[in-house]
Amino acid sequence: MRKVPQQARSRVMVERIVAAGRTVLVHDGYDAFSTNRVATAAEVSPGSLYQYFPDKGAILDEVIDRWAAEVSVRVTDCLSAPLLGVDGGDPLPRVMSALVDALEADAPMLRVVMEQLPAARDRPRHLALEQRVREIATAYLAAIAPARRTAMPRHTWVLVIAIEHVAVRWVLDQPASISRDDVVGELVRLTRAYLAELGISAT
Amino acid sequence: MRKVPQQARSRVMVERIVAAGRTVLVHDGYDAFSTNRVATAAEVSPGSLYQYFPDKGAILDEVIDRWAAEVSVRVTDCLSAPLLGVDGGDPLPRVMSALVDALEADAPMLRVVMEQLPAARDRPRHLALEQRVREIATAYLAAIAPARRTAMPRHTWVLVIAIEHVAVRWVLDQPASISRDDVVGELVRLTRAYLAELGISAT
Amino acid sequence: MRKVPQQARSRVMVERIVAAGRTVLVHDGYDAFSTNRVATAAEVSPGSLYQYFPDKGAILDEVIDRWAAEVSVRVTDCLSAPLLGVDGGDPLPRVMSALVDALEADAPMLRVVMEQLPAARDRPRHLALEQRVREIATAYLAAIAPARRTAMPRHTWVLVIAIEHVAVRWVLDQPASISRDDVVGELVRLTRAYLAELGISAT
Amino acid sequence: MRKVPQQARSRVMVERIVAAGRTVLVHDGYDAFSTNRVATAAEVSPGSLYQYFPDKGAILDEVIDRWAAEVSVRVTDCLSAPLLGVDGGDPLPRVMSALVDALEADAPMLRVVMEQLPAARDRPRHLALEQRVREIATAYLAAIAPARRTAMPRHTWVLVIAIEHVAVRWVLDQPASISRDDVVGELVRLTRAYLAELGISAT
DNA sequence: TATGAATGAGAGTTCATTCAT
DNA sequence: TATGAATGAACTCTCATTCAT
Repeated sequence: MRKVPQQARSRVMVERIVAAGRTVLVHDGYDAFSTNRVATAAEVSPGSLYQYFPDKGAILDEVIDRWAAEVSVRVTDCLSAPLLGVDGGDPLPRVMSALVDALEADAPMLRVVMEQLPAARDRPRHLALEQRVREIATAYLAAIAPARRTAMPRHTWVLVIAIEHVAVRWVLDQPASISRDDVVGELVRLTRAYLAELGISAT
Repeated sequence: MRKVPQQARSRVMVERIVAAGRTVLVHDGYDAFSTNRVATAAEVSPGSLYQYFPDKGAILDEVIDRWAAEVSVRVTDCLSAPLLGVDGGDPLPRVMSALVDALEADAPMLRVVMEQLPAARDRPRHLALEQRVREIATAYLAAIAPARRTAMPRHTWVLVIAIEHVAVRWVLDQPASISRDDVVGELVRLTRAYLAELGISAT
Repeated sequence: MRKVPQQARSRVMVERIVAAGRTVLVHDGYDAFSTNRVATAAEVSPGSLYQYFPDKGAILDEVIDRWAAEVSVRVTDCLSAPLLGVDGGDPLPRVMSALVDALEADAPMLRVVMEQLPAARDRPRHLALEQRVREIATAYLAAIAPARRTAMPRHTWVLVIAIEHVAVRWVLDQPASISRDDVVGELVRLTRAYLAELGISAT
Repeated sequence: MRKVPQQARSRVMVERIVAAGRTVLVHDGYDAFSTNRVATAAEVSPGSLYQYFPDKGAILDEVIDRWAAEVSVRVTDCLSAPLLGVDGGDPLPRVMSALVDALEADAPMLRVVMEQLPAARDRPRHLALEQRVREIATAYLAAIAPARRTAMPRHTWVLVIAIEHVAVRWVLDQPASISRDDVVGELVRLTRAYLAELGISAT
């Protein structure tokens, strides 16, 4: 009984710290992500940070973990539903559009993570997300083209990386000559073309 | 650079500093790239750094500039020669193999730049290189498929990013299930498939 | 000051820093007034200085401000009381004696401020003190010689500067041929003579 | 015969350095008076400075020495001539006007010396000049008031300091309410009044 | 002699972390 | 538990001076 309020208070503190960390990260940038700044933003004393996190990196990790989890949910959702044939028609455009949506949903955070953080910080999460995406893709492809199972790991690895980076870079760079529809179309085209070369008809 | 080296020993100094900077960057990482560490590694006094560089960032820039120039030369070389039909046969596999070579030539440096540096630091150089590659690709495609000129910017943008990231990631991650030949094959396949979808026969 | 000290030990810290600053300034001189030296003298870490002061200059300012405030109080006190006729007799000798007292009270500090600090550092404080003295003098003179009010600003400006510098220089140089009584006598004489020329009888 | 050109060259170098030092001091201020800056301004290498001066302070000393010598000449000239009765009429106004002239002749340098240099740097020169002025004043007063010889040192000390500082401060502060004629008038008044109190009629 | 590259001690300052309260 | 004052190592950078050329 005594533990419940303590845990509740703890959760509140952790939430405040993480929320403040995200704010600092997005608004002030990675270089400004100092313990003092986060503590101030969280209206908490610097010492309190260390009640809940072993060091500065752990706060940053938590902030990014949560964002990555959000992105992960959005991305895998957007993949799973259409691929499972929930709706009729060609699922690929819907998948790609949803992917772009997923990345655009918190573009400022995406920008900080991709442009300011050393990529190594984000590596495990990044690889884990790619792995999950690959698994989904593999399952889908196995379903529509059971025969071509053998070389799948290699193909999904290539395809996932290609699609991912094109989508991310479009969100971040917003190239003037490429509209949202354009990039979705290109992602579809790239995927369909690659799969076709593999002897898989993606529709 | 602050001073244009006039004496022979000045050039020696600059070389020592830049070489030491590269060493520190590769062996100790971006976070350890401090002026004192670079000076120590160069067996030079901290003050000497500032004879030739206005600040720490300028040393780092020089180190990366040189590496980027090397990569740029290797990449554009590997693109230009084969595409110009210097040798017979299908140029695409040779191009992709050369691209992987270019990136592997100094993999440790590639790793530091891609994994430890905030991408923003490297952005101008990165975009410039992509731009050069796109120009070469555009020229080539315009030659073999004059009819499809209109949407080329969009297509080269997509293709260059996709190829680039797949190649870089393969060099850095060395996925167990994908051999060097595999990845070259996949790069060729991806390119050929995409171009085919555009109605361009790349052979 | 960066923080308003909230805890008792904060005030203790600030006092230690300021006291150490004063000690360093007086014993080691202005050139030796470095943050490290002050921190060492205060038996405090360098970082602690920056809890309470934005930079080195602010510590120095605080040290001098306090001394200037002390001097200011002593000087204006010594002027106000006698001039208001609290005691009988001629106030001028008492004023001048008190002025010399005020300056001698912390002669080593006076020496550092006058001889080692760039005067520009101290200018605002200096001018402010002179202004206060002039106001008191003006009030007094207006009382004893209401008719001569017009040119007073000019006359008090001259007189205050003359008296001030003669007194300061006597304290600092301690000329062998001029005793304390001598200089007090001369200050009185100079004042009385000047006022007499203006048609004001100062007794 | 070999020494002459060397000495000539040396003189040229010294002149360049000192001139550059003065320029730097006046235009960039005391804080910017660094050996590198002076060397650059003199179009001479930093190392060459040390052929002619033992250290930075010696250059500064030379710069100030020369200015002090100029001031000294102007001041003692302006005192000697009129006091010796070269012209008729009251010499005091002419003396004081000439004194203000002497100080205004290079006001920017006066400002740097008085406001930016630690007074201790200038002390010996300052005291020497005052001494010379006192000697002239003493001689003059001895001439016109032979009887009052005894206490003269004390009186000239007071008077010289008072006059000097009022004049200097007027030149530097240019108080709005006091014109040049005003300050000359006040200097005359102060002197005449003080001497009168001593029983000396200064006309 | 004159150069200017090289030096290196030391400057002011920051900030992740600790710990007494 | 929560605080926030205190820490101190490490940072970037300067500049009077030296010395090889």
